[in-house]
Amino acid sequence: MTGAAIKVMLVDDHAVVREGYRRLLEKHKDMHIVADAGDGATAYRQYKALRPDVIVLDLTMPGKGGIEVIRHLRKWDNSARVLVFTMHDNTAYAIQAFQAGAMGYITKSSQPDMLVTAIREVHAGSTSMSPDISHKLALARIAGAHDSLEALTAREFDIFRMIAGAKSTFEIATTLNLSAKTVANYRSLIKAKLGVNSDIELTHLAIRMHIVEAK
Amino acid sequence: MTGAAIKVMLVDDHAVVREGYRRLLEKHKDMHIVADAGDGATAYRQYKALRPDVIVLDLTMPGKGGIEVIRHLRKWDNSARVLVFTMHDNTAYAIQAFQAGAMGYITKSSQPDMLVTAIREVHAGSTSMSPDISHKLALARIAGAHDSLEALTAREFDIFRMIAGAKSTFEIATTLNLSAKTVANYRSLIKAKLGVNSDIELTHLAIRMHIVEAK
DNA sequence: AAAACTTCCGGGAAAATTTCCCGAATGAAA
DNA sequence: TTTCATTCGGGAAATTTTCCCGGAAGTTTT
Repeated sequence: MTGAAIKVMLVDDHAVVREGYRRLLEKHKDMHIVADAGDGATAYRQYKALRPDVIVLDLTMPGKGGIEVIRHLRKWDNSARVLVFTMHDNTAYAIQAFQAGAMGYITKSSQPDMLVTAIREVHAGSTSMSPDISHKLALARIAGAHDSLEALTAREFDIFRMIAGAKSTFEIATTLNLSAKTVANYRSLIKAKLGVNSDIELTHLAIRMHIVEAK
Repeated sequence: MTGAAIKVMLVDDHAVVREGYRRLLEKHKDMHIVADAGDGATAYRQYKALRPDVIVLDLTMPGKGGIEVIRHLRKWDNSARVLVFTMHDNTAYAIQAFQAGAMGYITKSSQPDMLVTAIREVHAGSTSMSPDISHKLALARIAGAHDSLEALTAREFDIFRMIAGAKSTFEIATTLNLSAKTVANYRSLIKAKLGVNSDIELTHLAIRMHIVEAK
């Protein structure tokens, strides 16, 4: 084993959760938490300044979606190694995350050791995935589901989530720094790609796929 | 301060998260984690055997809901002190939790210290609540949100169900032998009465209330 | 290096829908 | 009988949706 510890950055919008992981990971002397962040903007700054080896990232974030954060980070530095660590155990998120450039996808339901292992794997350059996710992905591929979802770009997927989360066109435009017109155009495009013909059908679809929850 | 530490039990379906909280709480010498559980059945057994002073409980659990777990525990022992600690920051969950017998409701977005404080408060016998939740609850009370469903007439309720079931205005008009204009008017009226401002919010509401199911 | 794609962003403008106004018909309640 | 809630729909303005377009920027292909 080499001398240098793996530099890890934690990104999760819950401070309590970050604190928990920090304490969990600190037990292992081959990794060192050099930064944490509760939102995408802070994550960008920290990454730029500290260049961690691995970014452990939760997908549910205030403001922009986690997928967008991955894409943004990877556009910046395509050698950035992002490990998604989230509660969402559905394939839709996993597909989007990998397409955005993630190197790993571990659910929070996993054993604690699995996170540690995954961090080492991602740092070493290999991809890592929870068994439950890889299993579901295999099944989904056989069943041919999610084809329509794969047709969505990262941007479209994020906006899709916000729409299904009952955000208004104007709210989405504001949080993404876009024109309301652009968001309105995306709305129509997304509905067309998903093959639904109303906001309500779109909402049902999103809830059924566990992309949002009814609330 | 008395000599005996507060005996805490953690119930959360994510092992990683439990581990994190354990490490976070172990810093405070006035509390001691005597048990943890990942599901309701285990929680019952542990509670019976160890009689912790405070149960820290996440609401999202495999099997069936955390609310049911609270009810079950309190039926067993109505002096059980349950502190809900969850990511859900909406009032519906909070109301349900308190009605089921919870003594506290803290969101995971809170500062880590708030969890520690809340455990002490609940142990002392007082109730505890996140500021964001109490604020929202106050607003909901002012708005009288819960009476809104009862304010719908039978006709309105029927149309409400069809809307949430993704029927188009024209379809509803046809099946009810009404003018499309009338249905359109009802649409606006129903949304106003329910206090939502989009079809999507309406759909979420209907699904949450089990008036329709996501399909 | 040039050409061909893809993605992202938004303007224009017609089409469709939403919203708020109104009043009439019906039936039940006071 | 008078009042009130409910059902039904027209008028018309405001808003949103939809489909069209093209430019910018980055990628891939040739």
